[in-house]
Amino acid sequence: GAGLLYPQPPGFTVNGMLGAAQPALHHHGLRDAHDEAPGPPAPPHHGAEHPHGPHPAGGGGPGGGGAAAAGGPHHEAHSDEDTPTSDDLEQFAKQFKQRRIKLGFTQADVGLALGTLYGNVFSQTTICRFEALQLSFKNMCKLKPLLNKWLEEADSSSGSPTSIDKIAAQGRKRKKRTSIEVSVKGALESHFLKCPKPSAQEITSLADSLQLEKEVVRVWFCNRRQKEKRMTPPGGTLPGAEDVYGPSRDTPPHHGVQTPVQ
DNA sequence: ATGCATGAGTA
DNA sequence: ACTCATGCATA
Repeated sequence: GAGLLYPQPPGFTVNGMLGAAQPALHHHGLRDAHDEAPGPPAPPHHGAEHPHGPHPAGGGGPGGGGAAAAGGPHHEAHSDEDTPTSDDLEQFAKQFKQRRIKLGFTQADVGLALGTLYGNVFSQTTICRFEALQLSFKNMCKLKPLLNKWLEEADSSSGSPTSIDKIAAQGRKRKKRTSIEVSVKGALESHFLKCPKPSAQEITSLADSLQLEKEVVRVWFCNRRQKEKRMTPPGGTLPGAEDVYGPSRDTPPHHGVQTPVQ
């Protein structure tokens, strides 16, 4: 193979803080905008501890954490210090997206801005998933304060210079995305329902019958499991079909189902 | 917006 | 090898 580095974006366009196009939207203080009530009627928080050790942030989840509800008559939807509830996350994500669009920023812009604010760059994908609550509870909690900070910045900052910083490309070539046929996907899903965690040999066997690479099948299962752990599961959790993972695993951190899409 | 993929951390 | 956070490439 020719030393082919992987495709670098021909030119990432940074449409954002270019011309200071601020609609001058000043909402100093806090707003009382609660114009809508989401479909999910208070998801049941069930405490769940992971068997493989104490988790500092997301381990407890809203159920175990639920620290917010165990206090007084205080409202806790504005603090980024303690662990937010899944409802807080949902509302924040909604408001975040609303404001972001209002200010005229794209998801990619935000990801880039986070890099200038904290040194951690995020992609459009991650911002998108955050807004759609397609990340794990723990991940959402980690990103919330960052995005919250960005909101403040976007609000106060009128013409602050933004320096884009790009990480150097690695010398590793990325594998081309495999396109799995629809019928094959159905077969994989079918197997997933029976055995979400197949053994190496099972994967090999399955890969052989589906005429796919073993690695592709292995990764497919990994990604499938991750999907189930998101705040917004693909199809909805069926009663009794939760602790299919692990031999003596407690109830996984399922934080209730969400509204499908905006 | 989403699917397949990579890599760090962990058991 | 798995989980978990994250993203390139693509639909």
